[in-house]
Amino acid sequence: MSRSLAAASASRAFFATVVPAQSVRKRIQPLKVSSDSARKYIARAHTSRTSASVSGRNAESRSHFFCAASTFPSSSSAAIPSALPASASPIHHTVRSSTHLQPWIPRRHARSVHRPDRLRRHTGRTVMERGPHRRRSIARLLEGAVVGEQVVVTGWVKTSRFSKNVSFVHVFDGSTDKTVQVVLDEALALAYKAELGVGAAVRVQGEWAASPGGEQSVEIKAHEVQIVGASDPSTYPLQKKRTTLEHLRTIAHLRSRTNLHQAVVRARDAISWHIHRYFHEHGFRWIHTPIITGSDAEGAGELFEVRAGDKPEGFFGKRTFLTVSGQLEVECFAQSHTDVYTFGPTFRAENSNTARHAAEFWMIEPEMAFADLDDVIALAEDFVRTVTQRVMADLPGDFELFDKRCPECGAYRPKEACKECGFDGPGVVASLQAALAEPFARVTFHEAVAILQQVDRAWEYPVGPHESLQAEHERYLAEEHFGRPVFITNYPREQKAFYMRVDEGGETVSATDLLVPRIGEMIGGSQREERLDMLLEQMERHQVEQEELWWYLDLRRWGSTPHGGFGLGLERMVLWMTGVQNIRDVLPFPRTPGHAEF
RNA sequence: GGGUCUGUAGCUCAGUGGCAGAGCGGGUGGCUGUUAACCACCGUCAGGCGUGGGUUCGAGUCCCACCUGGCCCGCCA
Repeated sequence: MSRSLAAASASRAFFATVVPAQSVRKRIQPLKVSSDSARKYIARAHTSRTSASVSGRNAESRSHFFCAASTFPSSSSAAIPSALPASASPIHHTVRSSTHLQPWIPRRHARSVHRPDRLRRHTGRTVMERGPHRRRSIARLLEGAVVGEQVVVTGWVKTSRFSKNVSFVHVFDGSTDKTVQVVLDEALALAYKAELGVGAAVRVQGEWAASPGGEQSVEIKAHEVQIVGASDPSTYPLQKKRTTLEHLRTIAHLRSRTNLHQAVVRARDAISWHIHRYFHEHGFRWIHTPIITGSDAEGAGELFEVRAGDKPEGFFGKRTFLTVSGQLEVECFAQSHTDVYTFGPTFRAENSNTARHAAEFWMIEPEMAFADLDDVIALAEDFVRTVTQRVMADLPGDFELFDKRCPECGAYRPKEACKECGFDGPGVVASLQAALAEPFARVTFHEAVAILQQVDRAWEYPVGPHESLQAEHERYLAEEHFGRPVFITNYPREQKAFYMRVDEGGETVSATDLLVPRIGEMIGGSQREERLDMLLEQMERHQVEQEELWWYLDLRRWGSTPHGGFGLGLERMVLWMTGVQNIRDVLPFPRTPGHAEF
């Protein structure tokens, strides 16, 4: 045990947390109080039908204790004071308001943030029990805990096995794909067996120890167990065994506790974080474009209307909608800050019923001034490549899980061929590595059409210079012909949006779609039309109202530059990287036609 | 929006016009440094087969309508 921990036990301070049962969100921060006061808090919380817990360290036995009123039998309030150790005497009496509880971390110790024990030794401040330093996550324990050290782990029971002499409980906390194995002796197992079912929230204190088991190298020999939140396995909707993703969608509030969703949530977070990191490393500013927009003229799809009150002109004095894209707005900032991007929620009211569409999704839209289509394509490729590699490097355990799933049907397939669908191609990790092994392909729309016309295959939809590429064509190009991501460029003018720059000759526009295997279109981008006269002509052709977009036209009046960017659907990148088939499984609470539960 | 498949126990599913089933999960006991453990026992731990009509002596099964969910396509990111 470190010296700082020993010093803490000498102070004999106690920490009482009073949590009003009616409103868990308005949690009162831990108060550092004397043992007498702690008793009072516990007793008062108990009689007022709230819950409270007291934790601290017994000065003589040096053992942790932790008790909560909510876990006591409601009939025996007498049990509460006796749960505190007799040796607890008032030494320290500090009560702070919740606004002062943010630990002050000196700059020179910033690197120690992930080692709260060390931080406390340097600063002498009791930051360990507060906020993010109140305990170490399982990820941190696996990184830095020393065998023999006393540790605390909090989390939820994934599985438990009991026998006469020794019992095992696996606890997860979401910080890593790993669980930590808690070993219980006979007495602890006997005391808690009934309550340590799947799903229970627990707090375990014990010794970090080497594990003789084959599947893990370390474990916790429990000294104390606290059932923080009980869970009845006979009614708990999640089971120890597999359930289908379709069923889990009906319990989206609980599915983030399952293996796959735990991993997907971490992957989604890592992708988002690395997207921000990538752009900031390259000098892009994050622009918060509006969610509520007054323009319904962008032509990017059906809109959700925003209303408040019953005034005929509405809250804003005009009709307003949820944004379908921040692109037009972020273009303004490209013309002032050069390299910018948006990253936020986006809404489309289309009646799309596919595995790749949602009514609410997150979109990333970089925009560069003084840039042409080649710049956009170079950015898109470097961006996808960098983010993908970094995310895979960050989450090796999670990608091991993704790789075990069949890319075709999602069944787990430890061996080569999938038992469900017979697929025996590479897993998602190998296919991602293959996709990144070479530079992405690049062809013009007309070259792509020529490729498709030369294939001896009966297409369901016609192929031609004036037909649009359908999903079957896009999949063929990315999966079979090129076998890696491919940029299609210079689409026919009439197929693309009004703001895309018209090419020489006037037949095509400087647009590009990035098609990736299994997903299809992941990115859509273009060089924008910077010439006022041509933009006006385009709006005329596409029947876009000029009056609504007067400000967008203004950008072309003063200091217009060649510029461009792309839009990336975050969820499509998550699907691509994780191998999950359905967008409804990578959004925390997916919104699709007919579904806004939770 | 179009097409298609589907709906039986908490979950995953089987069920040939004739008595509603299995595995998993759950419970109980045992055993084991276990690994989605293992062994034994429990159906009074569970459903009347999505809902509503119809055919039939008899419908989970056949027909019709509606609802639900999945998948494919379109729209796109």
